Amino acid sequence: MQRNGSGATALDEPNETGKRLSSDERRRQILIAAMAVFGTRGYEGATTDEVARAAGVSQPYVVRLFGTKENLFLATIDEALTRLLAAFRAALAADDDADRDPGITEGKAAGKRIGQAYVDLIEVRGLHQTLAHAYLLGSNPVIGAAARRGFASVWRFFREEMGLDADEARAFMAEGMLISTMIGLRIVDDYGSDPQITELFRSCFPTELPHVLDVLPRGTERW
Amino acid sequence: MQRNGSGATALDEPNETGKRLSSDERRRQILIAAMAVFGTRGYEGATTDEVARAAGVSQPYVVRLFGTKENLFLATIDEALTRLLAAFRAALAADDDADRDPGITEGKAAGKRIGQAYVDLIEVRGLHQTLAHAYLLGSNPVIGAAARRGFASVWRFFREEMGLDADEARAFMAEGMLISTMIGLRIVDDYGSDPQITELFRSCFPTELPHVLDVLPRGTERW
DNA sequence: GTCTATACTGAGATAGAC
DNA sequence: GTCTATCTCAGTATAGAC
Repeated sequence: MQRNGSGATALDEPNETGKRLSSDERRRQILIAAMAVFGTRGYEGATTDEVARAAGVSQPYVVRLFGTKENLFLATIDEALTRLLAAFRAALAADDDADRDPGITEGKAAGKRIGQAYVDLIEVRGLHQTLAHAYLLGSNPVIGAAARRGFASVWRFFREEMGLDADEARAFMAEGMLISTMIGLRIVDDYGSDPQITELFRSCFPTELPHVLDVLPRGTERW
Repeated sequence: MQRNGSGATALDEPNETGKRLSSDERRRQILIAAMAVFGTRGYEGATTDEVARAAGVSQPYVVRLFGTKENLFLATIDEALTRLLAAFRAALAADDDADRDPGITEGKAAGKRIGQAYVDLIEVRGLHQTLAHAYLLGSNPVIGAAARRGFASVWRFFREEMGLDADEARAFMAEGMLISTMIGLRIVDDYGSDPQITELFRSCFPTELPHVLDVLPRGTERW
């Protein structure tokens, strides 16, 4: 996963120069901002104004570009899923068996790479939490339907592209849901304060712990 | 888990008779209603008015009893966690080894009972989803702190009361998060429509599938 | 213990200029 | 492509009666 990918520019450098961009470029920036805001506050809790300010544009312009807040959220889910599956596919394809532990099958190694890719997506602020929020809105007629389609597409990746059986796929999804929960919970805030929490935390992020500790949003940070 | 427990009266029989109750009784009714509403819409999406109507009282009275919406949500999380841990403890204690498969250890059997208790809590409408929503609000200073405490208390149950090691506990929590996600997603709505989804669904609810299919909220139902 | 009436605010959406 | 000004409504909270 690219650690300094171009994805995060919108939040790092808000548009304070009043530069005119192509509307596609703007859309992309706004979607980055939207992932962060929706991820933190949820669909209803987030405001289009917060998204707009995070992206460095005016609130009415966000509405203008996406029509409604609901539409913006749908586009945001889509963006998150597209990135998620792209990261998974890249990790699946990256069969760098040169430096592979000889005792490990390629299947196992791919599993590790994909798990790592999932965790690395923490760096796209709000991606995991936005999806988690969407998954909880199943009773919303339009968002719920989109969320179910998205969830199913991840399942299909594990079953068809990665070739896992149903039980393995379920275990993967379960670990993923737990990781998303721990990110949304910001349990990192209590890391070190209580041996139990520390243990819980470490048990969920077995790989690359220092890196994870470094990039996880925490505390009163907005995202 | 009791299938017709006293817990669900508030929603089944709203207070249309104008009866005066003890404020404790009312609080309990309102909390039941609140789990359902918060579970469906989330903290921000839910309105105190919706909760009030579900409980059969007026909106200002809900605010009167709980002070603020935030307070109501905190009380609702607490109610949900109390019920969750009570159900777990009951399942752990119910060592009915009379009809136990002789090839299964008591540890395994307890695990099955507790897993089943978790799934059975679907019948307390919104319980799982309310907790899941709370877990996603980690960046909220007051709700986030409460959510982390609650999550940690479940972890402690698995580790200390149930005696699992960290890896087993993590696996349990992960399965739980997946189940909560599937409930919130209302993936049951697509059950039968697509073999992939059906498989995903069955793989997550291996036990008592017909019962689960029966009690899961679905579609445009409010909760 | 519980209601009705209402004040107040926040936020999505629209109009229209540049 | 983007902004400012503004309309409008929904929703929390308060006041005060019964």
